[in-house]
Amino acid sequence: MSNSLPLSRRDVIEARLAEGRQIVAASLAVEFNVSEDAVRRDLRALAAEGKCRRVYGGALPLLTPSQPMSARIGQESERKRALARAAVAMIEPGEFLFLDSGSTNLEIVELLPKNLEAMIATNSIDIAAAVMKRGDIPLVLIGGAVNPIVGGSVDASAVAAVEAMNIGRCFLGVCAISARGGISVYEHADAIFKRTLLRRSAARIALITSEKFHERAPHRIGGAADIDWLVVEDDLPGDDEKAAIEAGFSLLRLRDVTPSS
Amino acid sequence: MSNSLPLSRRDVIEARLAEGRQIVAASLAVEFNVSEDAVRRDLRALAAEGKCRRVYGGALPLLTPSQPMSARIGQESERKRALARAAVAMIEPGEFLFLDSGSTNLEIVELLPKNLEAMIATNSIDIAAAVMKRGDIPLVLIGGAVNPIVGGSVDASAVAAVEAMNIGRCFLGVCAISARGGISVYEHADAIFKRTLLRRSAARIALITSEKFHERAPHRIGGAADIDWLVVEDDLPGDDEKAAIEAGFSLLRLRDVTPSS
DNA sequence: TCTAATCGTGCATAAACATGTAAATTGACT
DNA sequence: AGTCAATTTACATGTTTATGCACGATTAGA
Repeated sequence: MSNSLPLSRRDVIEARLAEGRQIVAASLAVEFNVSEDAVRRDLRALAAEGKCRRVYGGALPLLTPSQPMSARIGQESERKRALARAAVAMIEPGEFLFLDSGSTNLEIVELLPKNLEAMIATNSIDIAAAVMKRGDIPLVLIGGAVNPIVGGSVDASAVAAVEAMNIGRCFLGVCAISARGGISVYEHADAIFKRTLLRRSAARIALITSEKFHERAPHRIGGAADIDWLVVEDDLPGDDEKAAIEAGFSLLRLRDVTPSS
Repeated sequence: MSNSLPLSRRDVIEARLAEGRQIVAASLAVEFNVSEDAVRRDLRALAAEGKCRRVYGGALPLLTPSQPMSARIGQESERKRALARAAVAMIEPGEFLFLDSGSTNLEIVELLPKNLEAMIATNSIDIAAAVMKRGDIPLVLIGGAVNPIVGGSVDASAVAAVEAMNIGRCFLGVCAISARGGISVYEHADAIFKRTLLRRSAARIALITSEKFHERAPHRIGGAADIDWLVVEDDLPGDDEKAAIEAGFSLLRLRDVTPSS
């Protein structure tokens, strides 16, 4: 948190800009433990180099983010990032994490703190690429025949690999959820994989955007007994929330996790 | 803990840089029990050699080893793409291909014809991402603990997965080659993996940019008997070419493969 | 319009910087 | 041993850089 090389700070800002993220001057000031003036000077310098565009309160990237995934472009990414922030707050140092495939889980990777003493396993190629791009977190990749819809391997060899793991905390990727049908996905093999994943994990969490509550998917993974926390957005309708709680799910609203914003 | 050979200090700094660590001048001064001036002199020298980038307060590695791929992409890519074009010309429909990790092999993916009736296996996360992005080629991913330098898995589980394959044609990633030392790489585990890969492959090809002929790497993979074709650039010096042929390698010059250009 | 946050600029301070010089160390040769 | 050249070091010099604070100007939002 506190000290690093003064100028590496500017590189960090530049890297975030390159990812397409927007910069808030005041936030960076507390994050790097310097005055806002210093941050503003960095932003001015970066803007002079054509690396960003200055706006009131911070700066914006000027061109398209490097975007490895088409999913990131969506306006949903801000909402998914908010869910991911809540997920990161639940992680404890030294844990063995599993990040299941899914665009929301992809956001988690970039929000993980810098010197996290953890190990990450995943079956998603995009998530693996993101973890490797960070470079500071040990990574275990689940191999096998790649399912193009899932974006990773969910075949028998992948299941076998997960069977051999003792996962501390897993973040499940979910396609659809309902009080009656429980958690479900589109692919048969994916469902088998996720059931195994849940069985081998001590803590099981799913980040769920509100629209997932009205999706339908054919293959059921499990119900309230198979998952420890559902992290949901603040705008989840009261009906859905009530139904989920009555079905036995443990809901965690965003505002409960991140009181300050 | 004070003194050692004076110049070993510079090697230590260089090693840390190579690991991607950042250097703080003041910290090193107390650690080595010398004045900051001495450390600064080292950093200046290393920066002059292109080993690091100087910043206020210390120095930063210029290319983080965690993303050698994304950094190498684009640079020299024209030469690598020419090699990759030759590689694509050697592929026959219906083959089971293995693309070993390496930036040159990454270029192959984008040059593959559209309706190629083939299956690709790889242990490289970047190559897997590229194949998945295409979306038209079945992909098998080799899992395991990810080696950040290699950019993929080369551990025991990866070796075991390759042992179970009958590969039709494999494109080997090579770090260094010489007539006497044969083919060699920087990582021990990588060498073991590549030896297994060669053993399980019917046709074995390596694409080699000319500068690889003057690199040195500690771990030997094999010699002329272990590889079927070395695809080399046209600008390969006559001495290197002659030495390689005398050592028994089968060389394929670019101009022999792609007469029209 | 008014208010509060943000911005730009100037200035003082402290840290880090490059440069030069002399002392200390090393290694080789007589 | 003794000497010499080359290297490396620490210290002193002046310069550059980054930072925080104070001030007034500008902006966004009510």
